[in-house]
Amino acid sequence: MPIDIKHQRQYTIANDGKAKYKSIANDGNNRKEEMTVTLKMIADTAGVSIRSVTRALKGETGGNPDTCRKIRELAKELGYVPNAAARNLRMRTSNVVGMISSQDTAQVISRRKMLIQRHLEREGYFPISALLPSSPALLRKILLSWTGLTESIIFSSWPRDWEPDEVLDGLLMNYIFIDNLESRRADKYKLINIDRESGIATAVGHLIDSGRKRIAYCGPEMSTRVNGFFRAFRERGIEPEADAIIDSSHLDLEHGYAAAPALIAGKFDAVFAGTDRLALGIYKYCNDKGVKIPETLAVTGFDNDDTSAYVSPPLSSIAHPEEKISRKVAELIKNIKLPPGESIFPTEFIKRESC
Amino acid sequence: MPIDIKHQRQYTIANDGKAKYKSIANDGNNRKEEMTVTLKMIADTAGVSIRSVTRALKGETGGNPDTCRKIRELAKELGYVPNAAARNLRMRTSNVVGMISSQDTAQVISRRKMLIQRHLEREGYFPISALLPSSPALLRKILLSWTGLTESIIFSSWPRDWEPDEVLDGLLMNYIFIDNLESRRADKYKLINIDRESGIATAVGHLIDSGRKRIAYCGPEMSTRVNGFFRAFRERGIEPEADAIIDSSHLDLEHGYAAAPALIAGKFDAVFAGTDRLALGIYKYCNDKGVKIPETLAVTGFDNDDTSAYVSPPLSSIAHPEEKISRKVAELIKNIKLPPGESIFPTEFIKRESC
DNA sequence: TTGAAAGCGGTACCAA
DNA sequence: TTGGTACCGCTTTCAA
Repeated sequence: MPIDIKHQRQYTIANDGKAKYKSIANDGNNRKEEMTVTLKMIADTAGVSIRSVTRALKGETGGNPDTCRKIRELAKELGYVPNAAARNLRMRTSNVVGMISSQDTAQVISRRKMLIQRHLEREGYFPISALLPSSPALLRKILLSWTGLTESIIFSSWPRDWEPDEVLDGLLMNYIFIDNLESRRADKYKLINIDRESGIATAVGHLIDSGRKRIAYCGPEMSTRVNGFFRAFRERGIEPEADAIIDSSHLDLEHGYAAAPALIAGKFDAVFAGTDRLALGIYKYCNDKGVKIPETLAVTGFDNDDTSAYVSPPLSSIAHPEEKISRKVAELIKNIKLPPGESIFPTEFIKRESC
Repeated sequence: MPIDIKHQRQYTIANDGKAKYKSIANDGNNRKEEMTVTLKMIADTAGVSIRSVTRALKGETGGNPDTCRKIRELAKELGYVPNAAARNLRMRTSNVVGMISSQDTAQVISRRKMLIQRHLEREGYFPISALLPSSPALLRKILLSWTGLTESIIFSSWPRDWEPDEVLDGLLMNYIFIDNLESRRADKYKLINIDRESGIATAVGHLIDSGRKRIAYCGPEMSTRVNGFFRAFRERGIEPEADAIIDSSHLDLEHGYAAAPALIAGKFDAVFAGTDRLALGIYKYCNDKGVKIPETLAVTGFDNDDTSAYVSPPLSSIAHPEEKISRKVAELIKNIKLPPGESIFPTEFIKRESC
């Protein structure tokens, strides 16, 4: 039976003496006093049960269309806003996904973060993020403050010397670690890792195959990147030059610039740079000294920064599997029951004119 | 009366037939089966009431010390983790603070974000952040997903053409807008704004007072920055040169480089650049052309990027009131009852060798 | 088609 | 010093 809501009394509670809810005061200026509008409040105002209100608001079938319409109007008029916390508590799930990341330094990190967030949004999740705090204890506190609010947490950065077992002990959430945890953790955690070696081996292989004779590696010596460099030679049954490794533990423009003289002095005719920023530092030096790229020196980078395609000559680089990572993240979050394990995605050589 | 917890039966529920909680299976490997440990569960296992459990866990006074200790041990053993969502729901407050920001482009933005987060953490809040979505409707959805989880929201970026009233209508949270909303909104919202004019007037005034005759402004023509530029002259009863405004709506290095020729051709002897990045673009051009800074051209920037103190010569700049902003944010969040209004903080000229 | 009611996990009041 | 219990706001089952 339809209900004429107009004839119902406006809701005014003062339970247990404390008027926690104020009545609606839709004054001349159409301003409403502060209040929390709940389902029960709508139900009481409309003179129906909560069941009818949820049915109307969720557009469930069954239920008198006229009543439903009126309830919807009333809800709108009262300014009903569902309380997500209450819903989460009752449902024991949440579509808020937490992400812990360190401050964005390299562009590729913040791009990955963006992409994951967009992917999750498209799937109906609400990504939130917090900065990685300075200590494991603080991280634990943060995660505690999220219990019941998030059910999945993505770590897009995890300090090498923190023990996940300790930090996460007893905190039952769905954890995903990106590019940070060793394979041996795969029996307990969900890992998404990046295979840097393959892309680098392809890139360096291309340098070899295109006839370059003296090929340098410029970047951190302690890095999986070096493995890719050596693999390219090994696969072809040859060896790199003895002085091929030009160590640069820092990966920024100025360090590339600083490393460049060694390349020129060593008469190298090609270089793999550990990041595009290193490569662009080398570019600048070559530019200053009139060294021609790629004629005299072929250059290839790593990370595939946005700008790399726009420099002159366009810089060859190696792209991270960002799309795949983001998709995998979304999958692991949607199918929360998937067991621990490791997914490794290859990097990809992007050839441009610099080599 | 103390209780010997050891003699209590382990908790095993199967209410309404569905075994929602599994019993503790502390097997030989000390691995526990997945479960949600609640206060009630601890209370039942210990054979006490919930009241006693909370007293023990919160360290309230009163209560048998021995019982309390045992309850605490039991809670630890069971791996009790409080559910923040339930707490928030009951308490009708939360110490999670939301922050909406666009992707960090300028360094100053991400620095401000960091600083605010650190300040809030120190005050016992848990800042989370989400990216500003592409549409007002999506933003509303995000905020809806946060109802009951956060009670304060900081907008560290707000698109000029979005109407806050529409997006936030009916969503009762404590909103704080940083550097983005016009003063006229101050009757309804809490605004923290940055007075760019004062710092710029000081900087340009310094250029004038140090004897520079032809002073240029390089940056967006439609900007409060221009006002500061003109103010410096007005305060001294003089006028800038007719061709002083060199419009550059973009604020990055390459645009500074592109704008520099006009400075040199116009024989300017000083320039205020709208950002440090613009200034560094000008630096590069001057470097390339052998123009001496500050002898031939005095340069001063805006934003006080980290690197500006390290370039040569060190770049004078204008610092944002980041500390004050962060403190004000924390204050507005702690004292949620403070009325709407606007706080304006001045920028500060930092003199270095470039002028 | 609708209403009543039992939770989700904590908090805090009141009575014993 | 302790136990019982009524909430917070929403979902969902069951019965009417």
